[in-house]
Amino acid sequence: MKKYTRQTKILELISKSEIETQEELAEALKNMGIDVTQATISRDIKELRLVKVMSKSGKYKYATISQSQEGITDRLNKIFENSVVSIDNAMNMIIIKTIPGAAQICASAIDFMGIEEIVGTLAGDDNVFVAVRKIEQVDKVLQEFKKNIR
Amino acid sequence: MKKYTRQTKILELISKSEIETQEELAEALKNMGIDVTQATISRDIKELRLVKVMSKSGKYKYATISQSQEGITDRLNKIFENSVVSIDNAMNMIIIKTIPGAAQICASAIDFMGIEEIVGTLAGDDNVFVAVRKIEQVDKVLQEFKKNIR
DNA sequence: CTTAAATTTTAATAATTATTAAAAATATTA
DNA sequence: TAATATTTTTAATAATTATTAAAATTTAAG
Repeated sequence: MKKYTRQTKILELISKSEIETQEELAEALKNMGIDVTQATISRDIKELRLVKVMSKSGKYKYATISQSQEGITDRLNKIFENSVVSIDNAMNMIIIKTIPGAAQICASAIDFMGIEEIVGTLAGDDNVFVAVRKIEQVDKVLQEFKKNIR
Repeated sequence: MKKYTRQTKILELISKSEIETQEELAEALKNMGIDVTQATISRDIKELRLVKVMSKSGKYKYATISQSQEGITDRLNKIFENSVVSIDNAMNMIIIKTIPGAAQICASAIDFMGIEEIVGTLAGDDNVFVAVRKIEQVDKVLQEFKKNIR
């Protein structure tokens, strides 16, 4: 059982149900065939930078910091969706045309998507340049963008 | 010593220095002449919805959820700054004209400012309507906006 | 003001979480 | 592959945090 797999499951679990303690998380993982101690989970939580915070229902629960902050990803995706005019690519670059003045916004939205294959973004007034690590990865990135446009 | 005062001090303390434990917070408060037990602080943290999370320096620290999320506020303020064309007001409404298509973005940015006096925002294509609770509060809100434009 | 109700705090402790040291598992190098 | 180094995990426990029940304080009502 890979650590990475377990941590992915943890993220999945806390997004689906309200987990109050690390023991509870251990139980839930056990039901998925992943058997670890609370100590390991404590370290996972540290690494994943998860937090325990009062939920609306008045109970403690574990969450990612973005979940605890809630809505930001959706909001930024909407920003992206609302400002893109066209998307083109050449070599390892993707060029996004936006409505006037929205390039900065789009670049921020893209950064926030956390797409690994992207080296960096540069925004002018109505153009965003996206540098992709390798040419082969351009399609993958384009797909990620499409996900966020509708 | 009012509970409210203490909780304000707590927020102040955690924003200034890296507080790792509730005991540490109790100490710091003591040095400010506020003498409470860890139990009370535990409840304060619950009420304030503070979180303990790994900081960049590799230590645990207490933070507000927006501090732990960091950077988003700045980013959204920039979005706001980049898209506002003019600001007007009438009665308890504030009307913001934006560059084409940026109204939604602005409204999001405004929501994120967390200005108490605002009842709600409504965004079209290049106009944002902001409803303020009372007419007297309009100036206060305008000031808050100005803070975010430069 | 006095009494009663509600809220807040403390002291004590239960519950939870983080860490230590040793063991196990993985990865690296020759 | 064997030997060594690195990483990860567990078991045990130290450290931290949340809660309980009682006491103190504050607020509200007569």
